[in-house]
Amino acid sequence: MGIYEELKARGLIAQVTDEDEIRELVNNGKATFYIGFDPTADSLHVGHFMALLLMKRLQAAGNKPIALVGGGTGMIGDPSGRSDMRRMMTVEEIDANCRKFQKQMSRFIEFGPGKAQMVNNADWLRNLNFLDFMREIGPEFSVNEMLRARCYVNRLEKGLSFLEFSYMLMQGYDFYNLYKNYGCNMEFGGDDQWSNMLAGTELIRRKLGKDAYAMTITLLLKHDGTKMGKTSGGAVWLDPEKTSPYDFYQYWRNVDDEDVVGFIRKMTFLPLEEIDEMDKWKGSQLNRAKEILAYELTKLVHGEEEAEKAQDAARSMFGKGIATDIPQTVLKDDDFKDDKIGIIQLLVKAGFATSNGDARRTIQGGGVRVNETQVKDIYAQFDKAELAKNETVLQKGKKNFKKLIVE
RNA sequence: GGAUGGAUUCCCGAGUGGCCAAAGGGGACAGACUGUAAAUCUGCUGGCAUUGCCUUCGAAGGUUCGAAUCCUUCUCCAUCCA
Repeated sequence: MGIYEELKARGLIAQVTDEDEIRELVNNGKATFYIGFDPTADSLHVGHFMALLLMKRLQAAGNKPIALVGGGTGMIGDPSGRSDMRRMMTVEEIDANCRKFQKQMSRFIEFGPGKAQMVNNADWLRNLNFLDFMREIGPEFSVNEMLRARCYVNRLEKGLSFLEFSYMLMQGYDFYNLYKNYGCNMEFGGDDQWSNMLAGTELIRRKLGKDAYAMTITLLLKHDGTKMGKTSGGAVWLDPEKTSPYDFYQYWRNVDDEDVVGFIRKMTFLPLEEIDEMDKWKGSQLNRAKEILAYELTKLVHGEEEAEKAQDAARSMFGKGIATDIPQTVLKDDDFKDDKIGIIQLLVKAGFATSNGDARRTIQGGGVRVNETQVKDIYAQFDKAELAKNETVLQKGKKNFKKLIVE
C-alpha cells in the first residue's frame, strides 16, 4: 500500500486536482510539496497540527516538504470561510508570530539540506511593486470566477474588502513562485483552502503552461460538523506555555464517543489494522480508545515523557489516588492575609475563576472541592501553615485540578 | 457622491424615556445522572463590596429629575443607484 492509499484509508484526503497523477508522484517520492501557515497567532494550534502530520507522513514516504510561513500573506489575512474580517496585525506581530511558528515546526519536521525546507513568503511578497505585480498576474485572474469561489459566499453577504479579496492572488502567486524557484509541484492544505490552491495551479498553467497539483485534507470536524480545537479557554495550542500537556491530554481524553476512532485514524501513526479493531469497540470500552488518542497525540506534540506524566496524572485524579504530576499553583506570601487565604482568592489565583464573582458563583453552585471535600462556604479560610504542611489539591468541577504550593 | 436600513452584554437577537445589568436562544461554566462520553434535567453567565456602589447598549456631545431608548455631530457596515 502506498502512502496515497494510506492517506485515503485514514480519511485524510478531501479533494484532489488529478488523482492518478498525484498518487503516482506521492507514492514514488517525487513530490515537492508545500503547505502554508499564516501567522495569525503566537502559537500553532491543532488545525496546523493536522497539516504538520501530513507533512511528516509524506516526508517519510520520500517526498520533499516545504513549510511556508506566511509573513507576507499574513499582512492581508485569508477571508476563506470566515464570516468577518480579521483584525489587521502589525508587521512586528506578524514577524514575532512567524518566529514562533518556525521554532515550533522544527520540533515536528526535520529541516535541513536534503530534508524539509522552510520559507517565508514575506521574502517575495512584501517588496512587490503593485503595478508590476498586477501586470504580471492580474490578467490571469477572472473576477467572475473568483466571486463564484465557495469560500467567499459568507462574505459576499456580509462584506468583503478588496484587501481580503486579493488574498487569493497572493496565495496563487506563492505557488507560482515556489514552482519556478523551488521545483515545488504540489500544494496541500486544509479543505477551506481549495479555492486559493486552485488559483495557484491555474496561474502556473496559464503563465508557464505546466501542470501543478493540489490536494486538500479534511478539516478536523466533530460528528456534528462543528470544528474541533476550541475549548473554554480558547483554542488548543501546541505551545506548552499556552496549553499545558495535561490540558492537551485532557482535551483529547474527552472527545465524543463517535469521534474517537476517526481521530485516531486521522491523527496518529498507529497501524490501520489496529485501528480497524478499535472500530468494533463500544460504550465504555471506548474510554480505552480515548486514552490511546490522548496519549499518542500528547506524545507527538510534547514528547513521550510529558505524555506519560499527563496520563499518570489523569489516571490517578480520576481513579482514587492522589496524583503527583498535576498542574501547580504557587502561593506567595502576599497572597495571604494574616497567614490565611480565602477560598475565593484561591480559585482566582489558580485560574479557575476570572473574577471574585465568578468564583463565588462556582462555589455556590457546588463546583469546588478541596482535597475531595466540597466547599460550600464562600468565606472559607485556609491557613498558610496547614497548606504548607499538607499537600492540598484544589478542584473545580470534575476535571480541573491544581496542586497548591506555598512558597 | 446620493437614497435607505443598521451598530445592544462571548455570539445571535429583543428592547424605543423610569419596573434595564438589559427578554429569549446559542455557547461556556457548575450540579444531578454516567463511562473523565453523548443525550436529558437544574443552576449560572459585567465588575467591586455583608443591604449598596461602579462600568456597559458604535463614539463624542446635548435635552431631561431620569437615556440603550429623544436630539446633534462623527465613525463603521449592508442594500440599491453612480
